[in-house]
Amino acid sequence: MLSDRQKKILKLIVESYIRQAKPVSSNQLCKKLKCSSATVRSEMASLEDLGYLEKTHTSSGRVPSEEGYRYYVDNLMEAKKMNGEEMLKLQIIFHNQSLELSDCINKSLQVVSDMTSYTAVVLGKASHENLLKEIRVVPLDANHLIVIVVTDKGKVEHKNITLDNVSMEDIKKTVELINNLIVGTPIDEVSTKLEFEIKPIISKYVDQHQQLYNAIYNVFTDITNTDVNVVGRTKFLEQPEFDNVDKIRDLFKKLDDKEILQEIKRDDSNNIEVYIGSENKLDDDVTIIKTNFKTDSEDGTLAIIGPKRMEYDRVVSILEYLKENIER
Amino acid sequence: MLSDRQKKILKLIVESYIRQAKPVSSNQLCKKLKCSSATVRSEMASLEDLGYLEKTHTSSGRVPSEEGYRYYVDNLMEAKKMNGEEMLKLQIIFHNQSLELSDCINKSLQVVSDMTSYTAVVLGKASHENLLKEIRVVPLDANHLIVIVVTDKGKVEHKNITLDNVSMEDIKKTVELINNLIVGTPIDEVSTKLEFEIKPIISKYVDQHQQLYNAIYNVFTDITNTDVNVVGRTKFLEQPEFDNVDKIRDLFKKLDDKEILQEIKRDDSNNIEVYIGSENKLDDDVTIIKTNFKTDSEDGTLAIIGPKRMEYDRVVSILEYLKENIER
DNA sequence: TTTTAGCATTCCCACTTTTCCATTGCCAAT
DNA sequence: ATTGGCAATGGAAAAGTGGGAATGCTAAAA
Repeated sequence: MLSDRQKKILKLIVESYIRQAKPVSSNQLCKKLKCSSATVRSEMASLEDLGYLEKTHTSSGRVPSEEGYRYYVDNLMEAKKMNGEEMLKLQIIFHNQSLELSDCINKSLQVVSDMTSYTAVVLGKASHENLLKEIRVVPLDANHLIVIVVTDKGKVEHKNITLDNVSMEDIKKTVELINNLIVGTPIDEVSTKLEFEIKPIISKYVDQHQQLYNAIYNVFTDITNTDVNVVGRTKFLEQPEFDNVDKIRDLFKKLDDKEILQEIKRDDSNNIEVYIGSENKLDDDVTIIKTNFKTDSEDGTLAIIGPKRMEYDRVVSILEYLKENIER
Repeated sequence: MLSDRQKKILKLIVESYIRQAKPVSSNQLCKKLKCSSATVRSEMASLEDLGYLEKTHTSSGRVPSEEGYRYYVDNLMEAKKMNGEEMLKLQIIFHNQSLELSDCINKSLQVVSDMTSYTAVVLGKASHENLLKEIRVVPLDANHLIVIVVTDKGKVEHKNITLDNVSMEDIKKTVELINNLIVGTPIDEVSTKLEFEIKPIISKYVDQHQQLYNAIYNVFTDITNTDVNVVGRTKFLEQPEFDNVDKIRDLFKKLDDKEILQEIKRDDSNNIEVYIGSENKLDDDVTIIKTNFKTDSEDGTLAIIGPKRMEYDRVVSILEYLKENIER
């Protein structure tokens, strides 16, 4: 159990380090604590013993440890209200009634990434959680059509395809075939199902089956896994802790890897969750703050990724605000 | 006018530097030139006087200057055939008949970026060069529809929108109105035209005009400027000349700026063009190799961006191959 | 018992110095 | 025209230097 003064010191150190990215000395603190630097030093020493602080070398100031950040987030951090200007920017996006939810989300993430200087991520439902509800085809002209794929969760994807001399008749039959046989299949299994259930029989019903089959097959392979969006990767280049190219390369590789990003979803609590450093699987040098959202048309996960030295209070309130707006 | 031996030396230096990224010494060369290092040195000195070579410091080996690269590209470089494996990878993409051209291009660029370790870019026709040909609407259910925008160049874009209690009747009327009044307008001017020609009169024809108008307006603002695709930005992180974060940040900012990228189009020759260092407007430390392509459905520009120390011969042949495949 | 002042100690950081060596330019000989 | 020989150059890495900001400890004060 920490004394009030220890809590105060820990809080000051975390917040100062977040702002300045420099180890915090006893001198800086004693001014704000009406006591001498020696007193602060001995308190800092005990906080270090408890594992909340670290030194970068024997005679350096203190830096929060992972446990220090954790304690700060769990016990010391105060809610920070968003400023009006920022709220306004987001309101404009969400009040635009005619935007699809997913467009709102993407746009607002861009704004959030810019205003925080951190990287923002949306993860949709993984494709195995979306079941095929229906496909539809809209002919454009003799050779072009649009295939529309609708899932049970209300997700809609479309894709242009080009065909060569295929009759409308054949197209209709193919669509019917698919709508009869593979509706209800998880999107990521559609390819397999096409392969084993449609391919063998399609030639009986459809003349230009080869071409049509391939076209449909491509539509689905392209649609699978479209549900990760990472905004503002390059914000990391502005953080002093990512000042070396190897680290950056490493991190960018992970941010491009959809498998790894999926891991952020993890538990499906309804709260804002904070994963500091080694608490997340992405990278020991980053913190991920995330929340799930759920609407009747779509659910998914929002996350902000930044250095461990992240403005926790601010990001948490922004994320709360986003979640709220999305959910209605 | 360079002597044969000078040409040979320049070629060797350029090629060695491209591979090793290290200044080239007279010793390395004399082995391959059946002459002494002293002879090579005096030749190198004259090549430096002519502006084709540079030293990084008084007693360093030589590095090609921009003029050196230019001379190499114009006079010394030999065509380098692509290897079979690489060609195969691209063939698979282009032989997939049912893929839209634009999908083929994007996929092949991804492959090219991976196999070269450079950044690849496609630039489509700027939106002011595409004229609106038609819009179409596909209802999905009571509240959702898809708006399809077709341009005279055959480009098709679609977008989901959400409406609230709007009658099919109203939707039809709106679409009709637009198809009557603003077909033929350059895409990027549609917003303005909507504002001044549709907005004032729409209320006469359509009941739920506010909502519908906004929805359509949003479709067009989103569709404008979708025609730049940059693949493999992070490849620069693997190049030794981009080993410092400031440079990277600078470059990435430019690669995210669609205005700046548009500059790559510049002349509309039908050849492969090479812009070395200061010859391009993007960044003095990169080379851009580009070509335009033209098909009946679409035209645009392909570019590969890498360090000046780029494998010119390889990239040129890859681009040639890509252009060929796209154009049929 | 807690707080504080005083002080030696530590080690980082920025800077300079030193050493090493690959490479050059020049010159005289071939 | 080419070559071998050699001093000169300047960078890169290793080693050394001084200053300063921080620490921990101790003994005295509160």
